[in-house]
Amino acid sequence: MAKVYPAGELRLENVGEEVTVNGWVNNRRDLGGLIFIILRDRSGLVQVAIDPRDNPEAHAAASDVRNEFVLRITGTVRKRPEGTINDKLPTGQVEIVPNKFEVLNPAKPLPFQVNDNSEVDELQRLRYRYLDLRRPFMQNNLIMRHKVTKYMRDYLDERGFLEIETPILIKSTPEGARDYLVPSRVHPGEFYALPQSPQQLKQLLMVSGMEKYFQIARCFRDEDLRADRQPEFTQLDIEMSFIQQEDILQLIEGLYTGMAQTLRPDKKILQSPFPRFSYDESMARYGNDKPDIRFGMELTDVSDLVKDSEFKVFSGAIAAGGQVKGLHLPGCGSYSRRELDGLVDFVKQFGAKGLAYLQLEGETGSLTSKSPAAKFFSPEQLQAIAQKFGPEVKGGDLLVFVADQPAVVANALGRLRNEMGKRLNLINQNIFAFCWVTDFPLLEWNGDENRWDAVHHPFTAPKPEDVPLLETDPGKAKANAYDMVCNGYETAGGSIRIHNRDVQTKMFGLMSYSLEDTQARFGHMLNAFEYGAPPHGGIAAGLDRTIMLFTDEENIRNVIAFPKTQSATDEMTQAPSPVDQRQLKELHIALALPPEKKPGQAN
RNA sequence: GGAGGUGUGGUGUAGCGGCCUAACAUGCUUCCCUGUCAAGGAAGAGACCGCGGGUUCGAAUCCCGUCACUUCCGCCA
Repeated sequence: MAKVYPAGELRLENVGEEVTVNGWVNNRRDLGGLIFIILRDRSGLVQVAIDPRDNPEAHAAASDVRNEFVLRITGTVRKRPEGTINDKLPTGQVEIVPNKFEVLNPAKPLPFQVNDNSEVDELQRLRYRYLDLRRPFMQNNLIMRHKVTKYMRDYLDERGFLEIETPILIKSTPEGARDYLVPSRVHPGEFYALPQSPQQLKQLLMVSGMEKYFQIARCFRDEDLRADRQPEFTQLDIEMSFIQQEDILQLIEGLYTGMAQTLRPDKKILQSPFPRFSYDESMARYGNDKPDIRFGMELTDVSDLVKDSEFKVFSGAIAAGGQVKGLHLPGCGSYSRRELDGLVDFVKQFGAKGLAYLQLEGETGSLTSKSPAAKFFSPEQLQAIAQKFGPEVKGGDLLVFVADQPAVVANALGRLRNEMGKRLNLINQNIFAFCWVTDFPLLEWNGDENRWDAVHHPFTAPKPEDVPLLETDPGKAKANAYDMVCNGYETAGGSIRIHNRDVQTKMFGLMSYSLEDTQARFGHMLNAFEYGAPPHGGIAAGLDRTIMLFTDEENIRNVIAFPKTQSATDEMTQAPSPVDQRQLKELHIALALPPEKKPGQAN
């Protein structure tokens, strides 16, 4: 019996061997006499040459074969004749001459072609996902996904971690995202929730003495989708006992450095060890807490230069407790009115009231501007402002400013910075720019509810030195929380947890949870923490986003085998779908549908 | 909940008030062809232009509504 080979692995050294290959017809070239079939399996492509003089039966069978038929070919590997070598294929020096040609299954013409990488309508791809996944780039993405999770498991196993599964049906403890709910048949009127993450369970495993836990965990959040967000997604979830923040950072940094070097050796890691920014520094320099440090163009604060300016937009904002910051856009001084308006509209959608700009002309040191805002500044003031952005500012450049409260300024300019980085081609696509953002605020004031909300989650520990601030100025307290960022994506986030009952009680108090409330929602956690909870902390890394980075994809659907559409439907199986009255009755559920929409009336 | 983009043979696009009885590529069907490799050549089938309404002498094309996909805002501890 001939050895079964992956089609894409046949080479010159196999010449003369009798082999069997299984796969799909990628394409077929019928020269009248000779027929060439390019057979595709997961490993790649190989050519089968069928000559009617060698094997009339095989030739007859091959004549009826069409694209995507499933074949099993047993034959001899032959070196291709001189001048017929195909450099584009790894197997291009050889071909298979079949002794046995079996059609395992025919195939109808496909709704779209899978043997090239041309764009296909997203709906078609999702409806026929099993065909979309035949395309080599999608197969490569899933192969990369496997390699990443394999690397993670090996890395953590070597360091003494245990992979432990946690339940998918858990208790709903609403806070943060909306839960997916599952009705209980046995307990009428009661519901399970699908986990938004295994957060509480992994902390309880620390109380159990597992010490080092990890899980490649599915998480569920019933929120609207984005290019990098699906309602169900996967996290590498990690928790450790008896450790400091530094231990977690080292662990994850080692993991991602190793993965990058092993799985994408062609990509350079921008800086190692990964640079670290405090939350405040990241907000000040990049305008967000997930800075893309593949390019500069940092936010520049000109508040002190313009606080007494005649330009009321600037001086007024500062007088109201705000600030004025700007970006230096090299070469954009020649933007048309239309393009400038485009920038203004861009920042407006992020809460800025407007965007002031200075189109610079002349020589460095004596720059001038004819822009409307320029008339409020003396030539000296204009120089000072320009210089604040650095010595490289020159005629032909554009300076843009947002004047507002710091949060608005940061958001508007942070978004604009990312947009302009892309537009001006400042981003090197061949690097991984990892960094850490640390020292997040612990709490943020919720004006609507008149209480404090946890920025990370309610079990996040304050920095020890900031515990007294919980009494005096909770908004100033920093958390032992940290995010790892890569190329502007938040790739992982975690914290050291509270294991002290008093601090936890204080936190719940600030968040205005009543005693009953706390007990009902987190009683199991508080009880557990009374039986000897070790100091612990952890992190969760977004697996899907990690794969996106490792495959250069900009869409999460391309790294998930069976993703959902933006309206959270599965086009392949048509989920969600109405269910039988019987099922509903068994679950003690009566529908109260909005009048206009009935289930099952898509299209 | 809101804003933008897209919707034309199986697939990807062009056409953006009359030349459209809708074009091109690819795929599909039939035929020719023994060294192709995105094989080539010949012939052919296939879309009432997402759906509904309106404007107009005339609509794939303009307007309104609606549905779907998509990107973004809100939302996502």
